[in-house]
Amino acid sequence: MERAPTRKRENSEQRILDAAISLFATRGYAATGIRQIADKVGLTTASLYYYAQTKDELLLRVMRVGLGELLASGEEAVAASTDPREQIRGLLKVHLNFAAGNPERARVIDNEFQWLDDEDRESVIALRDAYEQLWADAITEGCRRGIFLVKNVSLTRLALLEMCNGATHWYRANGPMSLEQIVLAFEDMAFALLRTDEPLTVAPAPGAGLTVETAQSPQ
Amino acid sequence: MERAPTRKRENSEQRILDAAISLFATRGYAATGIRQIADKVGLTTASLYYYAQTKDELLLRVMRVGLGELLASGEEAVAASTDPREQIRGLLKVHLNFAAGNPERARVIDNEFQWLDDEDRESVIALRDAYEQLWADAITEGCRRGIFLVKNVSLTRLALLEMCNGATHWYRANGPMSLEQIVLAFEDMAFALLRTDEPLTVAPAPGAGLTVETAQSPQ
DNA sequence: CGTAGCTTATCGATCGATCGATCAGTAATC
DNA sequence: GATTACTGATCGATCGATCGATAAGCTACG
Repeated sequence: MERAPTRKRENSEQRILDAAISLFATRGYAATGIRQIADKVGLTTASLYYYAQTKDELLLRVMRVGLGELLASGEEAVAASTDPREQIRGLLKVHLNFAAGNPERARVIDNEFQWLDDEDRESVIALRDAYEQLWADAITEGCRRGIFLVKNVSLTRLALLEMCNGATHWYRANGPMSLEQIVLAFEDMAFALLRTDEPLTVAPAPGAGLTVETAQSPQ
Repeated sequence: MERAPTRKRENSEQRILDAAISLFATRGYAATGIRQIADKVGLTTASLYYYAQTKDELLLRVMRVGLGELLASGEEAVAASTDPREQIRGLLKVHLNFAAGNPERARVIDNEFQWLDDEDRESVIALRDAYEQLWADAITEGCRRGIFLVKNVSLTRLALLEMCNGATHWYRANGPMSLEQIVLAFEDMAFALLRTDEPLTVAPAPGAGLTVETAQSPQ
């Protein structure tokens, strides 16, 4: 009766979190069973409870760590320059590296926070809001200086973030474009979105006045 | 022993589908139990199986009907004009009306097709691909005519679609902007994305060559 | 008109499988 | 011998699905 060798077989804690990320990303939190996680790591379900007290503690840890890294990188990026253009460039790079560097984790963070209990969800959403505020501030400051010209800061921020998040769905490391090329392409698209001072092509947009911080956050 | 009045009480079939849409959208297909659907409609689980043979048949019907409507509206929109600009305007309006008009259904269609079996998923994805091809064709034709100037058609199409899909997350019917205003704002953003013939603001984008149909489809 | 016989729409009860979680026990290491 | 890392067995709850039964409406016939 061989049992798995105990003690320092490997770092079970990280392997459990990685397995959880992969399964949560492909099947969703609710549809992922603790038995699947245990099987993937090579443990029993009982052993999982040595590392985490509940299933949703696994989800919480994934989100806290991931969003913490994203927020820290974002703050570092905006601190690197006072030029809103450079800040947006930095944020784009940070976001795309985050989304494409570990798409599964990014997808879990994007889609699964509804399963956290109220208290945990609030703290996670606070992290996300703080990160999104970095974008809003950069866009707003660019507008104030006349560098960017957007009709609606919130709508533009949402469009930019949603655009980048799409990368978590279609990006493949062995795809036809390198991550560097994708970042450059997104820079072009982002700055096209932010510079609306060119002559309008069509429709002078009569009713759409300039509103700031209008659209609600998801969930 | 009162039982619910039978026959023509109301259209149970549609009420079941509506309940399924709402629950699938907020909790996800996998996490939605047939008992929840039955409770919402005011029936028993047994009665559900009078209308659908399996749980995933409900999902399939929601997707087939929804994507069928979207594709039909899209084809109608592109047929209305030969001008790529007008086609894009029409597609934007169709897509945003679809996304904002019934956000729950749009979210189900966007996110839950992984739960269909292989055969059904293929047929549903074929519908979605046909719809996305309408966008790709309009963008490509606009580029051919020199009206649009984009570096990468696929990337631009993905960015535009992802941007619009974001509306399913933050749009509220009683929000600060009317749907018409949002459509106009998205037109501005979309045409800004498509017209890259203005002088580049920063970074001449050295490595990013012009590639067509590169990025893979999701899933 | 009346009613027999079929169809439609629903029920209560229940199936085996799987869910997240618990607990007492144990081998290996310190 | 204390601590760490893990197991096998098992709990009650819930899952999707199936069963036979049945009340209510419909149709055809006498």
